[in-house]
Amino acid sequence: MVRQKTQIRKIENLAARQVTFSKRRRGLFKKAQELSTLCDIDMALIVFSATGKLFHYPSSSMNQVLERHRLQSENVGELQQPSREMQIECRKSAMLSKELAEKALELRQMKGQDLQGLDIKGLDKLEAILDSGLVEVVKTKGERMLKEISTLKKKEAQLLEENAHLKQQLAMMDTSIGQMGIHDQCCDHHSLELTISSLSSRVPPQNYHISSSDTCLKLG
Amino acid sequence: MVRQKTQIRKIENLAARQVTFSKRRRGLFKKAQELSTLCDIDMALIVFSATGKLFHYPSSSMNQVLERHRLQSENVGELQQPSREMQIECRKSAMLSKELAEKALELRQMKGQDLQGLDIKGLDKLEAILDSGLVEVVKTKGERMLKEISTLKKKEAQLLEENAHLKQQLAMMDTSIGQMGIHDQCCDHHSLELTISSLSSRVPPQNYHISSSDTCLKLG
DNA sequence: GGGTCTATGTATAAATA
DNA sequence: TTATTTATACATAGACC
Repeated sequence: MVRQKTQIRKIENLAARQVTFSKRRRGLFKKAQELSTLCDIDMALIVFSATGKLFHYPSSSMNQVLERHRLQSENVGELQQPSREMQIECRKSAMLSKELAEKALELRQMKGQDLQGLDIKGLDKLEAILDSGLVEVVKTKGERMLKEISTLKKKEAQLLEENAHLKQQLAMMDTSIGQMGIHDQCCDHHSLELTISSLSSRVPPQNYHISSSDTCLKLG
Repeated sequence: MVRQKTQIRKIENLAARQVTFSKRRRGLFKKAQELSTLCDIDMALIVFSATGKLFHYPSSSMNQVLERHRLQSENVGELQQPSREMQIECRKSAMLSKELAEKALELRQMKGQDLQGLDIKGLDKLEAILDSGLVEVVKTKGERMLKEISTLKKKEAQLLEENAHLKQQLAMMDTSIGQMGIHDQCCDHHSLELTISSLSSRVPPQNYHISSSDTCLKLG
């Protein structure tokens, strides 16, 4: 029953803390209200309970007061409410920038630039990495080229076969036309392409695969 | 002198109002502080004086509390735009992420990984870059090593000279002691170090530079 | 504006419901 | 949680510096 002099430090007892919060919060809001009325001033009071509940007292509109505070802070130079997301985003950006800078330096060093920052040990390590990278790249390139060569050879064989086939067809055509007594200039087949194109409409089953011959033979 | 029960209405007397504002403001901030401490809660108190002066009490960071209030308001229904800065920051992050991913891939490829995405031309280009990088690194390493070797040789010469000097001093000491008729066991100098350390207290001027011999000969 | 003093009004800790 | 009670700590009006 005897009231003690209140120590201003966190009340450890949860129940007591909640009771005190409830009482003092009311008191505080009352005081705020009184100050606002008595002295005719704008103010904002925002309180969060431990359970996350929000209490606020706005003398005028809360937003107006907050906006006014924001502007004032800006003028004073303090950065304005950067918002948690903003801070997170900024930190993220900073981290990414740092990583990017590191990777960029690593890349430049692998390309033989900016080596002044490395000691002999570092250079040796870099050399080893480049060596193994180079080995891997050369190996992969070799495999890729072998594969390409084999593919191209297959295509060549296929085309040769196709070609032979077409020539055979041509010869047969020639014979038939000869038997029909027609000796036209267009059938002198001084040009293979011309002959093929003029035949294509008449012998569709045989012109398959011709379009696949556009594969180009590029070798670095 | 007799205190009246305070009427909660605007104090018309300017001076009295200002005095009351000053006093009650302090009281309010004190109460806010106490509540915050006692109940371990976040709060914000913002007060503008009639002259436009800003006072605020943030239990944690003011910005944090305001942000929390903003979020809470948002949840209630007022959604606010994500702010231009936020959008800019997000775009920045996205760009950085993209760049980082590109650089990381380039790096992995230079290390001989993730090569499946490259065609023969790309592999060839990569090989050229690795080649020139390697050349540069090896060159730089060679230069660095030559320099190191020359430095070390210089140091070696210096140390040899120093050594010779010390041996000479020793011999002289030996002679002097011999002439003084002292033939102590400690003067058999079966250990150079022992002899030097036992002499150092007697002949301080000659022990300079001994500590410089801790230079180690590390080569990558 | 700020500090001090004093009398007195007010807030609130603790107990209780 | 909130309300009431009571004793007491605290805040502050008014006066003065």
